[in-house]
Amino acid sequence: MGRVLTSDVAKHAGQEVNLRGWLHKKRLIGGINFILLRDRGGLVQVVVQDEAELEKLRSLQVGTVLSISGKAVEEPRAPGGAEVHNPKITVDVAVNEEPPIEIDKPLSHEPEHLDTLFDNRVIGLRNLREQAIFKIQAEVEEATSRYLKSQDFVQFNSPKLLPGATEGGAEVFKLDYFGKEATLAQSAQFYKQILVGVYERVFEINPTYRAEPSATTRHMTEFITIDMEMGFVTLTELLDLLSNSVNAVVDDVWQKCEAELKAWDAKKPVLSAQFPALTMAEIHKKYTEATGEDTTNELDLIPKEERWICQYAAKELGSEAVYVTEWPVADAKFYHKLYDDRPHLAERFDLLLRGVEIATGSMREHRYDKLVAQLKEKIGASPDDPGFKYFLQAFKYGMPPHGGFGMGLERLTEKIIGLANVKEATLFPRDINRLAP
RNA sequence: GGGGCUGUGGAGCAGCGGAGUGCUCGUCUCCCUGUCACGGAGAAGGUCGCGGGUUCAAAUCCCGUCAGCCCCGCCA
Repeated sequence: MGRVLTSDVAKHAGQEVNLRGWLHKKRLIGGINFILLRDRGGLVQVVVQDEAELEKLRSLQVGTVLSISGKAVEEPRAPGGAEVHNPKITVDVAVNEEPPIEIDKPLSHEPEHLDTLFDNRVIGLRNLREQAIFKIQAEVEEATSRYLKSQDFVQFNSPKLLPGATEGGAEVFKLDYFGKEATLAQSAQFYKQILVGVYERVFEINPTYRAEPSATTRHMTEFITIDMEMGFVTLTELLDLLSNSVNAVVDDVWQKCEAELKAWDAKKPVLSAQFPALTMAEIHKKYTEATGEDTTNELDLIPKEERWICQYAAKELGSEAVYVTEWPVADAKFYHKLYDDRPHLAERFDLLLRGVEIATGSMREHRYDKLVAQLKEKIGASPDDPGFKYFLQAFKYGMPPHGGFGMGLERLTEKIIGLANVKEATLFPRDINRLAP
């Protein structure tokens, strides 16, 4: 007789079933005792009345691996409406050590408890509510892939070990590479653009590394980026595609992860079909008028402004997601395309969701001569530098107008669920202070 | 990197100059036949982050140091 999952016990009511899993909780009442068994399907209650069977579990801790055979029974008094009676218990792997944290009840996500949460991540992830986060994240990733593929995008994987110089801006990790210096990729930027010259529409979902000494609720040194790039498009078309992607992902997740979202009391984001777009200047003006705090000289949005404009968009524009467009050239990267008629502004945008920047994108300068000029002017780099040489080759031999974005998978998951810190939506977070587990 | 706050048994907290570091959860033993954060009785478990100083007396006040959290800068 094969193995039955805890989630299928109800379907086998009246039959003998074999279960395998972990001891999740013991509730010893006396003559009747309840133990919860956990497997990949979830939890099921096993009723133990035979003292000899119960004795096998004496002093064994949560986490003990068990095989249990017994009779599946429909029982309205049981959690989930079914349970297992008259179990024969086999202890496969005995656990005698008391676990460092209790996993049968919700783990605290209070900021001051996150260190404990991550120190004990290996065990804490066995908590059903913690697992739910990463089931949702897996579905976000899956839904993103599915949507982009439906729009003719080709998935790729770019190298994360790169030669010294890169796009500039953020700090990079340096490492020894057989006596030479290498860096960890701070984005797939150059590779995805290069691949527009091959496939027109491409994306990857892979790790990204930033050596920023940031200590915030939004930053990590390693995170997963959904990087996409598409050719023969305008900024408007790019924004539409991103709106469509996020809508598709949210709809999909709400359809497939109902139980997991409920565990976090997640509220489905209110999103318009195409997200509203406000220019940087408009937002500064509105914020300054509304709060009296003058931000009109800022290049970027300050975090308070990001939160404020999201509330404004939710209330006035019917969308919890909002684009910020028309960025000052002073804050632009060398590969960003400037507006031809207004060269003080870049065709760049951020996507804000529920107060946090979840994606950044732009149209790219696709004309070789202009791109080389911007490279020299913006970061003083040589087109012959090994970090830029191959990137520029693509342009030398023909690149169409194109643009793309990078979206943080963990930030997207965080905001979909309604968590407060990006690390809560990261399996094993890496930040300035944490490199393990 | 700058500013603020916090470190007390395995987890979460209280005590904030004076008697024996107290509580909740967990762990162990015993009782309990429908629990579901079960309940009841008992027990074990702490150099109060670390170092120095002030004081008759320091978990408590001061200085340093280490660790963590939040905000800012930067970004996904």
